[in-house]
Amino acid sequence: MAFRKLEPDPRKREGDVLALWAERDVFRRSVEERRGGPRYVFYEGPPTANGRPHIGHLLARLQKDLFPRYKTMRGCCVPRKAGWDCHGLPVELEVEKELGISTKAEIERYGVEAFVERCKASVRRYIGAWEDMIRRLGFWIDLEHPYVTLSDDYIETLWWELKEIHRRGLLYPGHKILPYCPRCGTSLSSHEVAQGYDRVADPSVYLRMPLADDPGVSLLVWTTTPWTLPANVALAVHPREVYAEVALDGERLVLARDRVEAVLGGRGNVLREFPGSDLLGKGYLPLYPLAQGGRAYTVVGAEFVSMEEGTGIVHIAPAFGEEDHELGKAVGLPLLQPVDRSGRFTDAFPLARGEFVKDADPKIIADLRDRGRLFRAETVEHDYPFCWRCDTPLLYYAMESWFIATTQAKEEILAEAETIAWYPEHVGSGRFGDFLASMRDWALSRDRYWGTPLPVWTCGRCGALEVVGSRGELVERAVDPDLARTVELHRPYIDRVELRCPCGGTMRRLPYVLDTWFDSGSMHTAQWHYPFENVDEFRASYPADFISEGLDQTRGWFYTLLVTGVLLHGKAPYRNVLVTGMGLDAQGQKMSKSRGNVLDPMPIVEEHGADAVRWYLASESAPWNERRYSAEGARQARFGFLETVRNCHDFFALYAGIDGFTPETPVPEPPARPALDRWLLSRLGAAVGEATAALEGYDPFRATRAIAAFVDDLSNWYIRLSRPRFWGEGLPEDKRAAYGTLYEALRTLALLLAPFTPFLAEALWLSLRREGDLDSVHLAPWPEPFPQDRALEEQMHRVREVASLALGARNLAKVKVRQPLPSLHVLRRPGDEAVPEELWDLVKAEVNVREVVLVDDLAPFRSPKVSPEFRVLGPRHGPRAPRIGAALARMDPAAVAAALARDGRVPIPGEGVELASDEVKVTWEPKAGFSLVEEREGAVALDLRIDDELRAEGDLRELVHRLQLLRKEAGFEVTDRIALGYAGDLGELFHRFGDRIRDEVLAVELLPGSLDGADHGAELEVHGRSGRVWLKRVGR
RNA sequence: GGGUCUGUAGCUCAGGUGGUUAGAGCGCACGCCUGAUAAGCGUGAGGUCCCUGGUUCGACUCCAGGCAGGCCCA
Repeated sequence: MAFRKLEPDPRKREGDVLALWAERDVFRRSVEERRGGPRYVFYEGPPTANGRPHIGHLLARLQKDLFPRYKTMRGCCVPRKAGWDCHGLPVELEVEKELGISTKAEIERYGVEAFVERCKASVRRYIGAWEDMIRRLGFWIDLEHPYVTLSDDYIETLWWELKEIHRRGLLYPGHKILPYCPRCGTSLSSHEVAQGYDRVADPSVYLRMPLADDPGVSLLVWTTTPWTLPANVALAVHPREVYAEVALDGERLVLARDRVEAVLGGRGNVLREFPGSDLLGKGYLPLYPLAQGGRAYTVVGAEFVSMEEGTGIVHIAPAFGEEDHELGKAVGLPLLQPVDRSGRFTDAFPLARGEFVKDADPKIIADLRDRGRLFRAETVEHDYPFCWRCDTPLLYYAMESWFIATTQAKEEILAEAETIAWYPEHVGSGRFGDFLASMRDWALSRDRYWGTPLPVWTCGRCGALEVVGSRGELVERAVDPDLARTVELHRPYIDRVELRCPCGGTMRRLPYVLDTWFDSGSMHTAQWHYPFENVDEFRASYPADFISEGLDQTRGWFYTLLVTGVLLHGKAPYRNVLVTGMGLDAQGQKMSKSRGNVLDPMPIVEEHGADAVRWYLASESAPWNERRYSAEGARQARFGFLETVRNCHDFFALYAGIDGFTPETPVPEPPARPALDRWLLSRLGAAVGEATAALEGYDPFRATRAIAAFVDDLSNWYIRLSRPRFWGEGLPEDKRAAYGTLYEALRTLALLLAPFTPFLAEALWLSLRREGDLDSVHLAPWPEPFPQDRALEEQMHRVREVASLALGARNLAKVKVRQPLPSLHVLRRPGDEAVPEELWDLVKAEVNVREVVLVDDLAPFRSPKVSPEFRVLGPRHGPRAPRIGAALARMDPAAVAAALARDGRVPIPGEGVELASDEVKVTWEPKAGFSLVEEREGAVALDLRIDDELRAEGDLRELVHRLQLLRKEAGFEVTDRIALGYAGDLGELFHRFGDRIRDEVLAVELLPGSLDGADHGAELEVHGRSGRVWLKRVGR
């Protein structure tokens, strides 16, 4: 097994790994080979198959891959069943767009059967796109055996669930005010409405409602939905609040006392005040007298009337508001419905017949103005719900719908919700908790075509209801059992199945389909076709240990999963939820298909590789933070991190290949290795420990930080300083220690990276694995944490800082590192004595000095300069300041500085004053021949005095450097042996340092004069000596 | 209007039980190094830590109020 350099092109490298995974069946084995281990249950939140994946989907998808991979390496068995959410309005909408139609009438005309078939085709197409993305990014999930919500088996389980819920008395038909999309022609559930609020400008109008028995007095009413005014049948006041009659510009207006200031802005005179109850029962002149009799057009009392907005007098339209509807039922108001199912006014309201209600607002306002009923009209900005899929403004409508009585199980659901661990925690306690607290019954039915059919049949004769819980029951009760046995459980096919009623009548199915969130929310059970099949599988996989989706699923899947889980199985269906932040575009706008600002990840993956995208997503920020996406992030992950890892490996592979090092080569035990090696192992131990702890706490970002810090240490310190250890011949003990350390570091790094960048990790593993190791890193066990040597890490930290200061000192003095210098003086710090000589030796090599000396005083290397601080001196000493300054300048600066340091002041001879430290500015300058750096991190003085010997050494290094460059220019391998010819003044250096030059540049011959058949040659100039050299490859 | 999260360098983001001079990466400038080489290192410039008020010896951090953005609710 030879180490070999990794494929540098990420696309090719990852392609090879994908092929290898397929060939060796690695994913399946990673599950099957863990069958004996503890089960770690993961649930896939099914993507809706109505659009292509975008980069915002990747963040949650990454978590859903990363944690199962990690847990697998920890020894758990983690089956991962893929799933696809196939039903619902989103899919219908896609097909409508394809067909260029937009109403239910058009669908009926096109034919429901053909329409449904197109829905299936659309779903298949998008599933294909998702599968491609999932495979390419190395997201391991069983795509061969997914749960598919459109399958008859899946539907059958949903029917069983509904029957169970019905048996508990929690499924019921109701007539309620529901948010309704006039374009889609169906009501929506509260979690669907929650998806679609948007800020809009709506009219805000105040209207006069003259009293029937005293038309000189008008009740003042406020609304933001003028289109609901034709359906007005009453006004509501709060019986216990105080109302006021106000005279204004010759008219008399009634409104709540607390609203007078806000509405009239201080104009008008309050004539009298009275309780709201005084108004009850009074009649008023309707705006549009469409209703007759009863208590129409009178004032009623209601507790919900608010003193926070409006006028304290509320317009009541029972057809269009939930509270209005309840109130109407309670006090017996007529229900006016002048709007049809498509959101257009009917003949009942001729003024705007056939117009979409929201479009009719201006016409209604104009009409009321003409008739003197309009008091004021303005515009307000507020949030209004829109259909989450087609962006049509929702209307609140009195509708028939089927409900699940979730509120009946509220206590149980809340109690179970307490058992769930949320990451980050606040989502569970705040957002999710709030939503549960305001729970409403689940409006389950939809008036649509493509979905799970509601399994409820009714008898045309006696009106009996039957909830069917399985295909078996269907066959048993069907008029045509053969049809029932084979029929597809979708509309329109299922609608052809009629049942026999005990009364002798025929039962037909109610034409509803289910809220698609019921489909996905039931996957815990329906993915197994439980209870008809796979009973053991179901039991072993409920509840899930881990789910992860975007924050927007709080009211979506997280909610419906919980509700169905608790109702059916009495237990929360998941234990840990990792919530990912929403994806924003580079401008900070939410990425969404409708805004057209989605970023397609695939071109980025093609350019930089899946690992780069994965590492970018994982290492940028905590997963729950929202984030702005850009291709630049993936580029940085690639060149800033992945390429460094590859480089480290390739460095190792290059030299291990040259020396014939293998994993079986004996290496010294770690305690017997140099401090540099022991330091790296300690740092490795830290990385393993931190990454493990972070992943156990569902914080992958922290894990990436620990790993990235380790890679930085590995590349920029360990390998950089260790390079000379690899250059000599053979395999002496120190070299074997270096190989052993570097090998262990890279091998462990491959394991740590496996969940994050599975392709690069695999490529590393394949190069590095030992005889007998598993044939994939993803089958290998996660590294065990091991102890650190914290003292050594601190000492290394100290010497790295010293080296950095010393390089800074070189920089200041403009002396190249190649030029050796005699000494580096380091201002001693506590603990420096304990730093082993070995570490100071690293500093010597890094800084290229002959010795490192600890000193207690910088005095030998610097001298003070003192100058008067006139800004302080002036105000204190007035006209004497210049003379004091001059006197100070004549004094010995060292003495002044010493006095100030000792006493905090210094007497000025002849002036009779003492100057305080703030009156004298002391600056330090290095003495001649030294370069000085003082920072918070420490202080060093670099001795710059170069003697002839050092100078010559510098020249040698310069020459060697040039020769190495020439070797490279000539295209030689690092192991090639060469012959060297030289001419000119340079010859002196060759004569003086012949042996060392031979060793450094692998020259077997050094010959004065030109070289026959040379591969390369050049003019060189080193420190005033010029000449020419020739290089020729003679062997390897 | 309410809840919640976020606001720190040009960009993407860390951070701190309240304590000298607030960090990283990228980008920029200058320099270095190069037997890992389409790499690597150092130095520098760049910050009212969103604003206001409070608590405190001391606030970027805690508290209150506000502003801006995201998500959610009404």
